[in-house]
Amino acid sequence: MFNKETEYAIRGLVYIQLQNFEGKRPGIAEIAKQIDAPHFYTAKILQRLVRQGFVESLKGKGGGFYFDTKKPQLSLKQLIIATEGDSLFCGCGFGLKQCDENNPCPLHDKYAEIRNALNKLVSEENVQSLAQKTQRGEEMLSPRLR
Amino acid sequence: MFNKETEYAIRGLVYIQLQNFEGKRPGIAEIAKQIDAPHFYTAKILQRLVRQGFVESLKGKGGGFYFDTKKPQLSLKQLIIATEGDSLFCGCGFGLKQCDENNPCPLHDKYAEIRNALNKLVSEENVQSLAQKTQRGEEMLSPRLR
DNA sequence: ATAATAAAAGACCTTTTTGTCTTTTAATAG
DNA sequence: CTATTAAAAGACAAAAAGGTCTTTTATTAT
Ligand code: FES
Ligand code: FES
Repeated sequence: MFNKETEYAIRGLVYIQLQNFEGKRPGIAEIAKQIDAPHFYTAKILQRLVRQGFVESLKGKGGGFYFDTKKPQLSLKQLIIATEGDSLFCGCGFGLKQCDENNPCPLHDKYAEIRNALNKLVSEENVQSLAQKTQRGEEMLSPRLR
Repeated sequence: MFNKETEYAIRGLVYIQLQNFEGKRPGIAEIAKQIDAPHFYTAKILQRLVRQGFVESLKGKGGGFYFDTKKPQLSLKQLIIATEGDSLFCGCGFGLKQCDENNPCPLHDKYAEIRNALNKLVSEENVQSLAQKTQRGEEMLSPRLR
């Protein structure tokens, strides 16, 4: 569904939030290992997210990644749009250049419903809400064991 | 949502079915033009579909592509799985290697619902049903005009 | 048989995605 | 101030997706 970059970004940020809850600022090596993502690729992705202001970082001893609690929560939708664009939320499932309900493709009626549900999901969920679910122990973060 | 190959495959097959309804067997050049897809790439994709037995072809004068009406209808799901695999229908939205409802990721509950809806859509719809919708004039096939 | 037609096969290329690694910059501890 | 730590930056590369083109094979009409 989502591309690798998006997946690593979501998992990485959720892990950062989880550690922040404990008062810690994880570094790249730790994050990459815990979310089972390529070390340097994760670094590159996180750097982009820092530049975009989605998460903060600190260099040097004791440094690492953390969320600015003064900033509003980061919805999955914002994150996904930043990493892979909004075609998932606006694009035509049949591949027409524009989805236009007044000129629908033969998939439109049923597809638009699913697209809207996806839209709702990623609009409602955010990095913090996912981290909380994981923290409560109901949900799993790491794919390492599967 | 779907990759280009899948999109071209769906649009191409729907166009073929549409022409078959009129007793015609379209050729690659015509198909590619009508569905606004790259000529030679379309050829390659259709050739693969013929080899897989999803559609038939005839070489030489008067040749072209057509469906064997004795074969069962081709669901979108079969087609999608053939072109890009089944990760859309089984994969974890969070990127875990395995989606396991007994060990769910923090997205699982809501995501699995959407995935099931998508599954239902592509299981119910097939090339013939999409062609019929287009034929009834309610839905649009070509993206050329958008 | 021959010419014309149209798909099949497969080589080749470009772009995007994914991933790796080295060097530079910034922060902190001592 | 110096050494250490850790992120930032950016070059580089592998793999996958997307796309192009030429040659071969099969069919049909004449
Ligand atoms: S026109 Fe195709 S999904 Fe809306
Ligand atoms: S475990 Fe992630 S979607 Fe099921």
